[in-house]
Amino acid sequence: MRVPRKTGNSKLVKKLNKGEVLQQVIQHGQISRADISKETMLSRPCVSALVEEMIQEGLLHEVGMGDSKGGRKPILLEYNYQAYAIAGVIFEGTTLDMAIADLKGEFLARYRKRLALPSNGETVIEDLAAGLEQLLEESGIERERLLGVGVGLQGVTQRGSGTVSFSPSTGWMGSPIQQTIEERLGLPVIIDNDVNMMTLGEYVRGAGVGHSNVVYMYVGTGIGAGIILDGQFYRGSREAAGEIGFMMIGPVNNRPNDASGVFETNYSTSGILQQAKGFLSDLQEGSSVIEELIRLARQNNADAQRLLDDVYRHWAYGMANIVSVLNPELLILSGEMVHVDEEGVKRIHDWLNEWVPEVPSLEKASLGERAGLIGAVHCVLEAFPFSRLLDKE
Amino acid sequence: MRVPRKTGNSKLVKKLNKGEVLQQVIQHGQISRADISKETMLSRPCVSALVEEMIQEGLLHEVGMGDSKGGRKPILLEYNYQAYAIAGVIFEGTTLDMAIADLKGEFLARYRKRLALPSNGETVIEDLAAGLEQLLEESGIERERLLGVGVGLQGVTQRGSGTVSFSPSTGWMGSPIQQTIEERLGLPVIIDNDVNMMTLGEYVRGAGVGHSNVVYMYVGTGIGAGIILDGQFYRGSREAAGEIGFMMIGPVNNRPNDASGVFETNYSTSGILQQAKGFLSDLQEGSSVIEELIRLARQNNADAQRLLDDVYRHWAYGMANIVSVLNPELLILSGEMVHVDEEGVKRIHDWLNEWVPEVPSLEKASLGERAGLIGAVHCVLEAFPFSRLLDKE
DNA sequence: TCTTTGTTAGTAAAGTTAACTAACTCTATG
DNA sequence: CATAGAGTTAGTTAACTTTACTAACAAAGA
Repeated sequence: MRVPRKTGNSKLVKKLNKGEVLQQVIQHGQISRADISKETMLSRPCVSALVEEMIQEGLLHEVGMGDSKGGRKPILLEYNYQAYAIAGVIFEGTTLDMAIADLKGEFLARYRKRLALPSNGETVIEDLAAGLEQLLEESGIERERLLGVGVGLQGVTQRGSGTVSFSPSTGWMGSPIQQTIEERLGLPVIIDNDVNMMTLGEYVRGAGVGHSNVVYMYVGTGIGAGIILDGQFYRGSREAAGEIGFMMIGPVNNRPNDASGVFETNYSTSGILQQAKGFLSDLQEGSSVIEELIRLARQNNADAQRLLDDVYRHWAYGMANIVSVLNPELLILSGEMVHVDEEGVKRIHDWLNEWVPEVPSLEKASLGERAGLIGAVHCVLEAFPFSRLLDKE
Repeated sequence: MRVPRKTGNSKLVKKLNKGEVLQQVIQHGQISRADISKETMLSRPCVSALVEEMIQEGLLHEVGMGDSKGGRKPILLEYNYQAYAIAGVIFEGTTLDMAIADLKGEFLARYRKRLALPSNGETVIEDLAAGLEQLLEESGIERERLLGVGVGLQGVTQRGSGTVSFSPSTGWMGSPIQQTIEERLGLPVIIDNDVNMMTLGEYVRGAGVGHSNVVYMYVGTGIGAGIILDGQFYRGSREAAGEIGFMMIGPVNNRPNDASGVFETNYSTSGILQQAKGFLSDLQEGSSVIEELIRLARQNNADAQRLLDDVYRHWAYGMANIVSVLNPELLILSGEMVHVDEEGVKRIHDWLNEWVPEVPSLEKASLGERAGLIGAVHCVLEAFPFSRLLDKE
């Protein structure tokens, strides 16, 4: 059996069953002991005992009576989402974005700060710690009830070892940052790439809800993807899965250096801008290339129309490749792609229908800038499966 | 907990522990009770009891004494691989290839038959049943000790429902073939696509041993792949994962119909033959296009050299795409690709190094035509995890 | 009166620890 | 050189603990 066991004693069973009971309560929102017994195949006395313990531990609440089904009314139980809390952190370019959330993932307080640049690793961590204090105060949560902190950042993270190999904006290049933050905060920390965090956020709360094979495709100044297969995040053998910017799409010999992939070089926003140089005047800060191209195309600018079509077509190539390999049921479009208009999405979808069998649904990311934070919170929830709560006592 | 439970009683634990003990024995080949206790964290008396039961059930054997480590000599235990048996079946074009194996996956007898064409579903099943009888007789295994039959066939299989949606050679188009065979044989049956079976075979016994993120890439008259991620077979949301023949590689508009993918149309053996028409006389039955091209290229035939380079390059495109998405640690080359010479493999590898980070090892399939059968046997072994054996009694 | 919910009490299953027997190695000593 | 006995390791027996089960019952309602 794959279940991790510490002592090999039979308490294991109890914990498993307790976890199962807890899961039932969470799943159903409100449920009675009798119904838990039916769902779990555990006897009613056993369920009663487990529930009793969890009420003592503060994990469950009795919330009132349900409707009778021809006999005594059931006592409804509810999960105490306030029993513990979690913090999420996202470094997005030069801003630090944080939130504290309950076990449901609901935000209880939020905090943002513009980082002073150039930042070095130390000041950034102090900013983070200060933000956390602020959040704790604002939400009225005691520090002991914090389970952990999820941190998302741009760059290449090695989740296993908790190190960052490339992350200019935070000044954390190459350091074992997870451990450093853990020591500063005195809390468990999970770090991950920001695209992964957004993927997770959309998966649990956004466009991906209800699916289990999802690819989150991001086009910005780079191109990347987050991949969830059979309900599990897939990271690859060396955390490099989803580096779809390296697919062989478009001219092969344009690349400025080995760190930029072919697809990325040609069809990320920077690649598109390069191609649009002839007819597109400089964009102002914060505006979108695609929106601009769409605007021009609607004014019958032939260059813009041609380029837009080319971009859509090659993005569709990328999707076709992904679909061929992974056969996901859903492709979430994010970054620059959320600006594609309805007609554009339809065009892409039609191409896919022509090229590949089993075309997935295409949906735009639905959580906007909150996706990353939500993901950061949920990655902690995932890392502390409910069974872990049962250890705390 | 995800573990399926039938009765919710505490016998579950025992079965889990029994399974763990069994797994230790299998893993170590020979091991003593004391060492099992250390590995599993179960107490020695508990291990003794479980082992005793399994010896009674015929699953384990005492095989002698081990070396003393300063005290009493340990009694070594061994798994009884002969306790049960498994059959594997592959329909390969017009031949039926079968084997019966022990729980180690070692073949005990083998059977081949050329099928009469045109075959219809019924005669094929009778051929299969006859083959099984023969195998049982030849190996001296009693029917009751057969755990199940793994069947691999060309075509699109829906493993969940046990149906085949496309399989001209067997005449089983669209039928719930798994159930039909189960009823005819009176044994559990697992069906799967032949490429999947070969993938599994190479994974457990061939080039893939010791890796857990493996892509098995097959180029023949079609192009396909089998995918193993984090040690699990990945099939996609509708069993269409690994349909890499649909990647967007090469000219898009050559396709004869929607059932052929772009990559496949251009760079499967048929696609290559198409391109070689000008200078390659017809091949005789059973010879390889690539071998032929390599032969001609070595004779300084410029056309052959150009085409071969083009083929290698575009195969490498395919690999680069796969690697970008999945970051496997190993890519197994099979089908026509096993004929690529050392220099060709090196050229492909160099390209990959240029194009993508984290290039996986490239290895040719090592089991030849036995891969599929080995996979068919192992897929039954996987489907009947050892814990299941403990139910049999 | 019949159902459904929840609890109490006694029992059974499967693990644990502690203590014991068995069998072997190593070393010191006559 | 052989050999007693001290120390180790393997496996078993016995008593105890944990945890879930069944059966019976009380509470509350249709």
